[in-house]
Amino acid sequence: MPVTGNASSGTNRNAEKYQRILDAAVAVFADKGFFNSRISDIADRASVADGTVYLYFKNKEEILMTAINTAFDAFMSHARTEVEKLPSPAQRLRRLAFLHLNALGSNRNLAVVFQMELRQSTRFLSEFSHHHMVEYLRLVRAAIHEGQASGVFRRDLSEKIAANCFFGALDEMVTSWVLSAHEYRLSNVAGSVVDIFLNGMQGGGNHAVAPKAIP
Amino acid sequence: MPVTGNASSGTNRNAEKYQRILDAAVAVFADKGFFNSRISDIADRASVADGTVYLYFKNKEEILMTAINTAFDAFMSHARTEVEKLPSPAQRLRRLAFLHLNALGSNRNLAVVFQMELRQSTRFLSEFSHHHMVEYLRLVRAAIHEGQASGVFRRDLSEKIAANCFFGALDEMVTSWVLSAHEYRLSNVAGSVVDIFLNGMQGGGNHAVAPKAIP
DNA sequence: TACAACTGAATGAGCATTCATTCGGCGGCG
DNA sequence: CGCCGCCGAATGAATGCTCATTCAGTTGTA
Repeated sequence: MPVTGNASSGTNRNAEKYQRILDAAVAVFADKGFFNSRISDIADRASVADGTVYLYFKNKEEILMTAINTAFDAFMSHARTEVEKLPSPAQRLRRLAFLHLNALGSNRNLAVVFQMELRQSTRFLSEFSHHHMVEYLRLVRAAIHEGQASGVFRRDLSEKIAANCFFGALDEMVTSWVLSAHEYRLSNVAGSVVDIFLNGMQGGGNHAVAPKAIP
Repeated sequence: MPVTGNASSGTNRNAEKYQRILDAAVAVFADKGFFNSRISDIADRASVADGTVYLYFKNKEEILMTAINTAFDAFMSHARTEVEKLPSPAQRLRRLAFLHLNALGSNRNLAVVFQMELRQSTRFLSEFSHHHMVEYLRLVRAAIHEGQASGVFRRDLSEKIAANCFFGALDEMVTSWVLSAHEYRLSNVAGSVVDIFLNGMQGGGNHAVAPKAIP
């Protein structure tokens, strides 16, 4: 019900134009930040008149919300499908990490909006957090829980804390990538992140190159 | 010297008032977000006239910057001193994690500003990132590097990625704490985070609460 | 002609910043 | 010692600008 996107009014206008405005908005927000973006910037970029924007969206904030929600929903339903296919908790986490980094790594503008704009106010973030982040974390936590239940993951660590670490590590990889001038494929680091999460920097001995502690 | 804080002009006015304005600003920013905060909100909260704010700070942005830089500088110099005292990389990371969570966990308003407002625009963040985050990460990376050199940490993982994971995990703990209604001592989770970072969820056989690196 | 989609100039609210004015304390002078 | 006049901090109303949003009018199509 909230934020489906299309403005209240009657007839369902041009879907292509709708998308064009949304994409333009994401690009502009990514470039200048939500509060420094003018509606006219978005309209210009979408090659549309200022007023037209209001035929498709109730207001500026709704544009941001729609962009975020749409992208997130797409990600979540994809992630859920993919994760279900996999049998082991470790594999599931590995896939989630890849999907997470791949989704954002494929669209820098969107990544900027997620990493920066989404967090510009406690209100936005806690709202988002409430509706969406929680869903994502549920997926992570489920995998962790399962792993703990079946004994492949340690049980002496809080599932919640572990899930936050997992998410936080990935999230930071995205931020770092967004801020980095250097071009690299974000999803390539997924493996390392999961590796650290599962095996730790001290390596626990079950690793090829991992050196044993000093005798 | 960027952002020392005190407005350009001559005499160094009332230090107590300066601090009062800064604290008020942090509180207001935390509450409403930078862009939604009016100077008059800050002035009101500091029990000062609107114009007075401009006797101490050049503009709104400078207030934010000063607050952030001051807090960060204090943290960094403290962290450096503390870390130097410790001999092992693992201990150093442990201490850093504690200091990080303790610093923000002791001042919710400041934490909100760091977790939210600081990231509201690529510009702010990349500026900050350049001057400060890098310094902090250098400390983390130094410890990791050292650990890898001495063989207690795996060498098959990128120092940079590992440092980002470490930071990201802590950062997410802070965000989660900020958004959480529940009251808990943030610094209490430092141990678990470091534990996961060092030993991983699969544990590598070392399940003690405080794992010793060297037998 | 009728109707929907679109346009973009006009409106007006919100707010950072300025600055003419007030006020309190201090040093010099009678 | 007490009074005067100055200085600069503090004030807060006024200014001016920046947009988000609206809406009267235009365009195009059935």
